[in-house]
Amino acid sequence: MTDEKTQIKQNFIEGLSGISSFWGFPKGMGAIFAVLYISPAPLSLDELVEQTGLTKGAISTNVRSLARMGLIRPVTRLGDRKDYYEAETDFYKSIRAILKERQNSEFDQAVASVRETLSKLESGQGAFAPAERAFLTERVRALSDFFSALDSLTSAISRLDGLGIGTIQTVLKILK
Amino acid sequence: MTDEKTQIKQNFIEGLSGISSFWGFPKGMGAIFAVLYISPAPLSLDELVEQTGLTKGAISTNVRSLARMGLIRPVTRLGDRKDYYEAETDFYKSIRAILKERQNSEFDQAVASVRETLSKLESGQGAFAPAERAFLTERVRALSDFFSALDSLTSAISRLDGLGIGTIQTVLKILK
DNA sequence: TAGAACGTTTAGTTGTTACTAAACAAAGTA
DNA sequence: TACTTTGTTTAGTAACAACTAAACGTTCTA
Repeated sequence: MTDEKTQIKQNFIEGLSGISSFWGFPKGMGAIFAVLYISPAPLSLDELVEQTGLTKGAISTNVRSLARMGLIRPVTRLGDRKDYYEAETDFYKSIRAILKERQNSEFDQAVASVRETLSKLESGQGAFAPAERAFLTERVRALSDFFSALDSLTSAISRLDGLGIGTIQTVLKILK
Repeated sequence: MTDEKTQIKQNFIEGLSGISSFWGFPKGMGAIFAVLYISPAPLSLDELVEQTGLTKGAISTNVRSLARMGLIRPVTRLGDRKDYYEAETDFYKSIRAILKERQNSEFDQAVASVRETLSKLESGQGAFAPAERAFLTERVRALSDFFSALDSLTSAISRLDGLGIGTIQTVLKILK
Protein backbone atom coordinates (compact mmCIF):
# COMPACT_ATOMS: atom_id res chain seq x y z
CA MET A 1 0.00 0.00 0.00
CA THR A 2 1.38 3.38 -1.00
CA ASP A 3 2.22 5.94 1.65
CA GLU A 4 -0.49 8.34 0.54
CA LYS A 5 -3.21 5.71 0.78
CA THR A 6 -2.04 4.67 4.23
CA GLN A 7 -1.94 8.24 5.34
CA ILE A 8 -5.47 9.03 4.19
CA LYS A 9 -6.80 6.00 6.00
CA GLN A 10 -4.72 6.76 9.07
CA ASN A 11 -6.12 10.26 9.15
CA PHE A 12 -9.64 8.88 9.07
CA ILE A 13 -8.87 6.41 11.84
CA GLU A 14 -7.42 9.11 14.04
CA GLY A 15 -10.45 11.28 13.42
CA LEU A 16 -12.81 8.59 14.64
CA SER A 17 -10.53 7.88 17.60
CA GLY A 18 -10.85 11.50 18.62
CA ILE A 19 -14.62 11.45 18.28
CA SER A 20 -14.76 8.30 20.35
CA SER A 21 -12.76 9.69 23.21
CA PHE A 22 -14.69 12.94 23.01
CA TRP A 23 -17.88 11.06 23.76
CA GLY A 24 -16.31 9.28 26.70
CA PHE A 25 -15.37 6.03 25.01
CA PRO A 26 -11.87 4.59 24.74
CA LYS A 27 -9.86 5.94 21.84
CA GLY A 28 -9.11 2.36 20.79
CA MET A 29 -12.80 1.68 20.31
CA GLY A 30 -13.02 4.45 17.77
CA ALA A 31 -9.96 3.13 15.97
CA ILE A 32 -11.35 -0.40 15.78
CA PHE A 33 -14.66 0.85 14.46
CA ALA A 34 -12.90 3.05 11.92
CA VAL A 35 -10.81 0.18 10.60
CA LEU A 36 -13.87 -2.03 10.26
CA TYR A 37 -15.89 0.79 8.74
CA ILE A 38 -13.52 1.29 5.84
CA SER A 39 -12.89 -2.38 5.32
CA PRO A 40 -14.77 -3.98 2.43
CA ALA A 41 -14.72 -7.34 4.19
CA PRO A 42 -15.18 -8.42 7.81
CA LEU A 43 -11.92 -8.61 9.74
CA SER A 44 -10.60 -11.11 12.22
CA LEU A 45 -9.24 -10.23 15.62
CA ASP A 46 -5.68 -10.71 14.39
CA GLU A 47 -6.24 -8.47 11.40
CA LEU A 48 -7.52 -5.83 13.78
CA VAL A 49 -4.41 -6.24 15.91
CA GLU A 50 -2.32 -5.64 12.82
CA GLN A 51 -4.25 -2.64 11.56
CA THR A 52 -4.80 -0.81 14.83
CA GLY A 53 -1.55 -1.57 16.61
CA LEU A 54 -3.45 -2.58 19.75
CA THR A 55 -2.85 -5.91 21.44
CA LYS A 56 -5.17 -8.88 21.33
CA GLY A 57 -6.45 -8.22 24.83
CA ALA A 58 -7.43 -4.66 24.11
CA ILE A 59 -9.10 -5.63 20.85
CA SER A 60 -10.97 -8.42 22.58
CA THR A 61 -12.55 -6.21 25.22
CA ASN A 62 -13.22 -3.24 22.96
CA VAL A 63 -14.76 -5.41 20.29
CA ARG A 64 -17.11 -6.85 22.86
CA SER A 65 -18.22 -3.37 23.92
CA LEU A 66 -18.72 -2.31 20.34
CA ALA A 67 -20.81 -5.37 19.60
CA ARG A 68 -22.89 -4.87 22.73
CA MET A 69 -23.63 -1.33 21.60
CA GLY A 70 -24.58 -2.55 18.16
CA LEU A 71 -21.86 -0.57 16.40
CA ILE A 72 -20.28 -3.68 14.93
CA ARG A 73 -21.58 -7.13 14.17
CA PRO A 74 -19.83 -10.48 14.63
CA VAL A 75 -19.66 -12.59 11.49
CA THR A 76 -18.95 -16.28 11.77
CA ARG A 77 -17.81 -18.30 8.81
CA LEU A 78 -18.66 -21.95 8.56
CA GLY A 79 -15.69 -24.16 9.20
CA ASP A 80 -13.61 -21.22 10.40
CA ARG A 81 -12.95 -20.95 14.06
CA LYS A 82 -11.99 -17.28 13.85
CA ASP A 83 -14.40 -14.52 14.75
CA TYR A 84 -14.88 -11.82 12.16
CA TYR A 85 -16.44 -8.42 12.65
CA GLU A 86 -18.03 -5.88 10.39
CA ALA A 87 -19.21 -2.33 11.07
CA GLU A 88 -22.85 -1.43 11.36
CA THR A 89 -23.55 1.21 8.72
CA ASP A 90 -26.97 2.32 9.92
CA PHE A 91 -25.96 4.94 12.45
CA TYR A 92 -29.46 5.68 13.61
CA LYS A 93 -29.81 2.07 14.56
CA SER A 94 -26.53 2.31 16.44
CA ILE A 95 -27.51 5.45 18.26
CA ARG A 96 -30.69 3.86 19.43
CA ALA A 97 -28.67 0.98 20.81
CA ILE A 98 -26.20 3.29 22.51
CA LEU A 99 -28.91 5.33 24.16
CA LYS A 100 -30.58 2.16 25.34
CA GLU A 101 -27.25 1.00 26.72
CA ARG A 102 -26.64 4.23 28.58
CA GLN A 103 -30.12 4.21 30.01
CA ASN A 104 -30.80 2.41 33.26
CA SER A 105 -27.34 3.54 34.17
CA GLU A 106 -26.05 6.19 36.50
CA PHE A 107 -27.78 8.90 34.54
CA ASP A 108 -31.32 7.66 34.98
CA GLN A 109 -30.49 6.91 38.57
CA ALA A 110 -29.34 10.47 39.12
CA VAL A 111 -32.36 11.96 37.40
CA ALA A 112 -34.54 9.73 39.55
CA SER A 113 -32.98 11.16 42.68
CA VAL A 114 -33.90 14.66 41.54
CA ARG A 115 -37.47 13.54 40.99
CA GLU A 116 -37.40 11.98 44.41
CA THR A 117 -36.38 15.29 45.90
CA LEU A 118 -39.30 16.94 44.13
CA SER A 119 -41.86 14.48 45.41
CA LYS A 120 -40.52 14.78 48.96
CA LEU A 121 -40.87 18.53 48.76
CA GLU A 122 -44.36 18.30 47.33
CA SER A 123 -45.54 15.80 49.88
CA GLY A 124 -44.55 18.11 52.70
CA GLN A 125 -41.54 16.23 54.01
CA GLY A 126 -38.88 18.18 55.84
CA ALA A 127 -39.49 21.10 58.20
CA PHE A 128 -39.30 23.83 55.61
CA ALA A 129 -40.81 27.25 56.08
CA PRO A 130 -43.64 27.77 53.58
CA ALA A 131 -41.73 30.30 51.52
CA GLU A 132 -38.61 28.14 51.37
CA ARG A 133 -40.61 25.09 50.39
CA ALA A 134 -42.33 27.00 47.62
CA PHE A 135 -39.00 28.27 46.34
CA LEU A 136 -37.33 24.89 46.40
CA THR A 137 -40.30 23.14 44.86
CA GLU A 138 -40.41 25.53 41.97
CA ARG A 139 -36.69 25.22 41.25
CA VAL A 140 -36.51 21.47 41.52
CA ARG A 141 -39.65 21.11 39.44
CA ALA A 142 -38.15 23.28 36.69
CA LEU A 143 -35.09 21.06 36.64
CA SER A 144 -37.16 17.92 36.57
CA ASP A 145 -39.20 19.29 33.67
CA PHE A 146 -36.01 20.05 31.86
CA PHE A 147 -34.87 16.46 32.20
CA SER A 148 -38.19 15.30 30.87
CA ALA A 149 -37.67 17.47 27.82
CA LEU A 150 -34.20 16.03 27.29
CA ASP A 151 -35.64 12.57 27.66
CA SER A 152 -38.18 13.31 24.97
CA LEU A 153 -35.50 14.57 22.65
CA THR A 154 -33.28 11.54 23.04
CA SER A 155 -36.16 9.21 22.40
CA ALA A 156 -36.98 11.34 19.37
CA ILE A 157 -33.47 10.75 18.11
CA SER A 158 -33.92 7.07 18.69
CA ARG A 159 -36.97 7.16 16.50
CA LEU A 160 -35.28 8.96 13.62
CA ASP A 161 -34.26 5.52 12.45
CA GLY A 162 -33.90 5.26 8.73
CA LEU A 163 -35.63 8.55 8.16
CA GLY A 164 -32.35 10.29 7.60
CA ILE A 165 -31.43 13.87 7.15
CA GLY A 166 -34.51 14.90 5.24
CA THR A 167 -36.71 14.45 8.25
CA ILE A 168 -34.34 16.30 10.47
CA GLN A 169 -34.30 19.22 8.10
CA THR A 170 -38.09 19.26 8.21
CA VAL A 171 -38.07 19.30 11.96
CA LEU A 172 -35.60 22.14 11.93
CA LYS A 173 -37.90 24.21 9.76
CA ILE A 174 -40.76 23.63 12.15
CA LEU A 175 -38.57 24.78 14.99
CA LYS A 176 -37.94 27.83 12.88
CA MET B 1 -31.36 22.99 60.12
CA THR B 2 -33.11 19.74 60.91
CA ASP B 3 -31.69 16.45 59.78
CA GLU B 4 -34.51 15.77 57.37
CA LYS B 5 -34.09 19.07 55.61
CA THR B 6 -30.35 18.55 55.29
CA GLN B 7 -30.89 15.09 53.98
CA ILE B 8 -33.35 16.15 51.29
CA LYS B 9 -30.99 18.82 50.09
CA GLN B 10 -28.03 16.46 50.26
CA ASN B 11 -29.89 13.96 48.16
CA PHE B 12 -30.51 16.60 45.54
CA ILE B 13 -26.88 17.68 45.55
CA GLU B 14 -25.68 14.13 45.11
CA GLY B 15 -28.11 13.64 42.27
CA LEU B 16 -26.73 16.59 40.37
CA SER B 17 -23.18 15.48 41.16
CA GLY B 18 -23.92 12.18 39.50
CA ILE B 19 -25.42 13.82 36.46
CA SER B 20 -22.41 16.06 36.19
CA SER B 21 -19.90 13.25 36.24
CA PHE B 22 -22.06 11.25 33.85
CA TRP B 23 -21.69 13.97 31.27
CA GLY B 24 -17.95 14.07 31.74
CA PHE B 25 -17.68 17.00 34.11
CA PRO B 26 -16.17 16.92 37.60
CA LYS B 27 -18.53 15.74 40.30
CA GLY B 28 -17.69 18.84 42.30
CA MET B 29 -19.03 21.05 39.54
CA GLY B 30 -22.40 19.42 39.83
CA ALA B 31 -22.37 19.84 43.58
CA ILE B 32 -21.50 23.53 43.37
CA PHE B 33 -24.22 24.14 40.84
CA ALA B 34 -26.73 22.21 42.93
CA VAL B 35 -25.96 24.24 46.03
CA LEU B 36 -26.31 27.49 44.13
CA TYR B 37 -29.43 26.29 42.40
CA ILE B 38 -31.32 25.68 45.60
CA SER B 39 -30.02 28.79 47.30
CA PRO B 40 -32.42 31.74 47.42
CA ALA B 41 -29.48 34.17 47.49
CA PRO B 42 -26.10 34.28 45.73
CA LEU B 43 -23.34 32.58 47.70
CA SER B 44 -19.74 33.55 48.30
CA LEU B 45 -16.80 31.28 47.69
CA ASP B 46 -16.48 30.61 51.40
CA GLU B 47 -20.12 29.72 51.73
CA LEU B 48 -19.64 27.27 48.90
CA VAL B 49 -16.65 25.78 50.70
CA GLU B 50 -18.84 25.28 53.72
CA GLN B 51 -21.81 23.78 51.90
CA THR B 52 -20.01 21.50 49.49
CA GLY B 53 -17.12 20.35 51.64
CA LEU B 54 -14.66 21.14 48.84
CA THR B 55 -11.62 23.32 49.42
CA LYS B 56 -11.23 26.88 48.24
CA GLY B 57 -8.97 25.86 45.41
CA ALA B 58 -11.39 23.35 43.97
CA ILE B 59 -14.27 25.77 44.30
CA SER B 60 -12.25 28.46 42.61
CA THR B 61 -11.45 26.45 39.50
CA ASN B 62 -14.84 24.77 39.21
CA VAL B 63 -16.69 28.02 39.67
CA ARG B 64 -14.68 29.51 36.84
CA SER B 65 -15.61 26.63 34.53
CA LEU B 66 -19.25 26.90 35.48
CA ALA B 67 -19.26 30.62 34.81
CA ARG B 68 -17.50 30.18 31.47
CA MET B 69 -20.18 27.70 30.47
CA GLY B 70 -22.89 30.07 31.53
CA LEU B 71 -24.32 27.74 34.14
CA ILE B 72 -23.75 30.21 36.94
CA ARG B 73 -23.36 33.96 37.06
CA PRO B 74 -20.99 36.05 39.16
CA VAL B 75 -22.72 38.67 41.28
CA THR B 76 -20.70 41.54 42.68
CA ARG B 77 -22.01 43.64 45.51
CA LEU B 78 -20.98 47.24 45.80
CA GLY B 79 -18.54 47.78 48.60
CA ASP B 80 -18.10 44.05 49.09
CA ARG B 81 -14.87 42.56 47.93
CA LYS B 82 -16.24 39.01 47.93
CA ASP B 83 -17.41 37.33 44.74
CA TYR B 84 -20.89 35.90 44.85
CA TYR B 85 -22.43 33.43 42.45
CA GLU B 86 -25.94 32.50 41.46
CA ALA B 87 -27.26 29.69 39.27
CA GLU B 88 -28.57 30.30 35.80
CA THR B 89 -32.15 29.01 35.76
CA ASP B 90 -32.73 29.06 32.01
CA PHE B 91 -31.36 25.67 31.07
CA TYR B 92 -31.84 26.12 27.38
CA LYS B 93 -29.65 29.15 27.56
CA SER B 94 -27.08 27.12 29.45
CA ILE B 95 -27.17 24.27 26.97
CA ARG B 96 -26.55 26.64 24.15
CA ALA B 97 -23.53 27.99 26.00
CA ILE B 98 -22.22 24.51 26.74
CA LEU B 99 -22.55 23.40 23.14
CA LYS B 100 -20.80 26.52 22.02
CA GLU B 101 -18.07 25.82 24.55
CA ARG B 102 -17.61 22.27 23.40
CA GLN B 103 -17.54 23.34 19.81
CA ASN B 104 -14.29 24.43 18.25
CA SER B 105 -12.85 21.77 20.46
CA GLU B 106 -11.60 18.29 19.79
CA PHE B 107 -14.98 17.21 18.49
CA ASP B 108 -15.26 19.66 15.63
CA GLN B 109 -11.63 19.04 14.90
CA ALA B 110 -12.25 15.32 14.65
CA VAL B 111 -15.31 15.75 12.48
CA ALA B 112 -13.29 18.06 10.27
CA SER B 113 -10.68 15.37 9.76
CA VAL B 114 -13.39 12.99 8.56
CA ARG B 115 -14.58 15.61 6.09
CA GLU B 116 -10.99 16.09 5.03
CA THR B 117 -10.72 12.39 4.30
CA LEU B 118 -13.85 12.63 2.18
CA SER B 119 -12.61 15.52 0.11
CA LYS B 120 -9.27 13.82 -0.47
CA LEU B 121 -11.06 10.74 -1.73
CA GLU B 122 -13.35 12.77 -3.95
CA SER B 123 -10.53 14.81 -5.42
CA GLY B 124 -8.74 11.67 -6.50
CA GLN B 125 -5.85 11.73 -4.04
CA GLY B 126 -4.19 8.46 -3.17
CA ALA B 127 -3.57 5.58 -5.53
CA PHE B 128 -6.82 3.76 -4.94
CA ALA B 129 -8.28 1.30 -7.38
CA PRO B 130 -11.56 2.64 -8.78
CA ALA B 131 -13.72 0.15 -6.92
CA GLU B 132 -11.95 0.75 -3.62
CA ARG B 133 -12.21 4.49 -4.03
CA ALA B 134 -15.93 4.23 -4.75
CA PHE B 135 -16.46 2.06 -1.70
CA LEU B 136 -14.48 4.31 0.63
CA THR B 137 -16.06 7.46 -0.72
CA GLU B 138 -19.54 6.13 -0.15
CA ARG B 139 -18.81 5.03 3.41
CA VAL B 140 -17.02 8.16 4.47
CA ARG B 141 -19.69 10.31 2.88
CA ALA B 142 -22.42 8.48 4.80
CA LEU B 143 -20.55 9.13 8.02
CA SER B 144 -20.03 12.76 7.16
CA ASP B 145 -23.73 13.16 6.38
CA PHE B 146 -24.54 11.61 9.70
CA PHE B 147 -22.41 14.16 11.49
CA SER B 148 -24.17 16.91 9.62
CA ALA B 149 -27.48 15.57 10.85
CA LEU B 150 -26.22 15.47 14.42
CA ASP B 151 -25.00 19.00 14.00
CA SER B 152 -28.42 20.11 12.88
CA LEU B 153 -30.01 18.44 15.86
CA THR B 154 -27.72 20.06 18.38
CA SER B 155 -28.28 23.47 16.88
CA ALA B 156 -31.98 22.69 17.02
CA ILE B 157 -31.64 22.08 20.72
CA SER B 158 -29.82 25.34 21.04
CA ARG B 159 -32.73 27.06 19.41
CA LEU B 160 -35.36 25.50 21.67
CA ASP B 161 -34.57 28.36 23.99
CA GLY B 162 -37.54 29.42 26.07
CA LEU B 163 -39.92 27.35 24.00
CA GLY B 164 -40.00 24.64 26.60
CA ILE B 165 -41.58 21.24 26.66
CA GLY B 166 -44.67 22.10 24.68
CA THR B 167 -42.70 22.62 21.51
CA ILE B 168 -40.77 19.46 22.01
CA GLN B 169 -43.96 17.50 22.42
CA THR B 170 -45.18 18.96 19.15
CA VAL B 171 -42.00 17.91 17.42
CA LEU B 172 -42.37 14.43 18.82
CA LYS B 173 -45.83 14.13 17.35
CA ILE B 174 -44.52 15.16 13.96
CA LEU B 175 -41.87 12.50 14.23
CA LYS B 176 -44.73 10.16 14.96
C1' DT C 1 3.07 50.32 56.27
C1' DA C 2 1.58 46.10 58.56
C1' DG C 3 -1.76 43.00 58.50
C1' DA C 4 -6.10 40.87 57.15
C1' DA C 5 -9.28 39.20 53.75
C1' DC C 6 -9.87 37.04 49.29
C1' DG C 7 -9.11 34.58 45.32
C1' DT C 8 -5.62 32.11 42.41
C1' DT C 9 -1.93 29.12 41.48
C1' DT C 10 1.15 25.32 42.39
C1' DA C 11 2.93 20.96 44.11
C1' DG C 12 1.71 16.73 45.54
C1' DT C 13 -1.84 12.83 46.37
C1' DT C 14 -5.31 9.79 45.15
C1' DG C 15 -8.17 7.28 42.31
C1' DT C 16 -9.46 5.90 37.74
C1' DT C 17 -8.88 4.19 33.14
C1' DA C 18 -7.10 2.18 29.01
C1' DC C 19 -3.70 -0.28 27.85
C1' DT C 20 0.28 -4.19 27.54
C1' DA C 21 2.16 -8.61 28.47
C1' DA C 22 1.44 -12.90 29.70
C1' DA C 23 -1.07 -16.64 31.75
C1' DC C 24 -5.02 -19.14 30.86
C1' DA C 25 -9.09 -21.76 28.81
C1' DA C 26 -11.30 -23.97 25.12
C1' DA C 27 -11.54 -26.40 21.10
C1' DG C 28 -9.56 -28.34 16.84
C1' DT C 29 -5.84 -31.21 14.69
C1' DA C 30 -1.81 -34.38 14.21
C1' DT D 1 -2.49 -37.47 23.84
C1' DA D 2 0.35 -33.57 22.77
C1' DC D 3 0.42 -29.45 20.02
C1' DT D 4 -1.71 -25.50 17.65
C1' DT D 5 -4.90 -21.97 17.08
C1' DT D 6 -7.97 -18.99 18.80
C1' DG D 7 -10.15 -15.74 22.26
C1' DT D 8 -10.47 -14.27 27.30
C1' DT D 9 -8.91 -12.94 31.73
C1' DT D 10 -5.67 -11.12 34.94
C1' DA D 11 -1.85 -8.50 36.94
C1' DG D 12 0.72 -4.74 36.44
C1' DT D 13 1.76 -0.01 34.30
C1' DA D 14 1.52 4.61 32.65
C1' DA D 15 -1.13 8.59 31.95
C1' DC D 16 -4.50 11.47 33.42
C1' DA D 17 -8.02 14.11 36.16
C1' DA D 18 -9.85 15.98 40.39
C1' DC D 19 -8.89 17.10 44.43
C1' DT D 20 -6.23 18.96 49.01
C1' DA D 21 -3.01 21.78 51.33
C1' DA D 22 -0.42 25.47 51.25
C1' DA D 23 2.12 29.19 49.17
C1' DC D 24 1.33 33.26 46.76
C1' DG D 25 -0.33 37.80 44.90
C1' DT D 26 -3.68 41.52 45.38
C1' DT D 27 -6.37 44.75 47.35
C1' DC D 28 -8.53 46.77 51.20
C1' DT D 29 -8.18 48.53 56.03
C1' DA D 30 -6.26 50.02 60.49
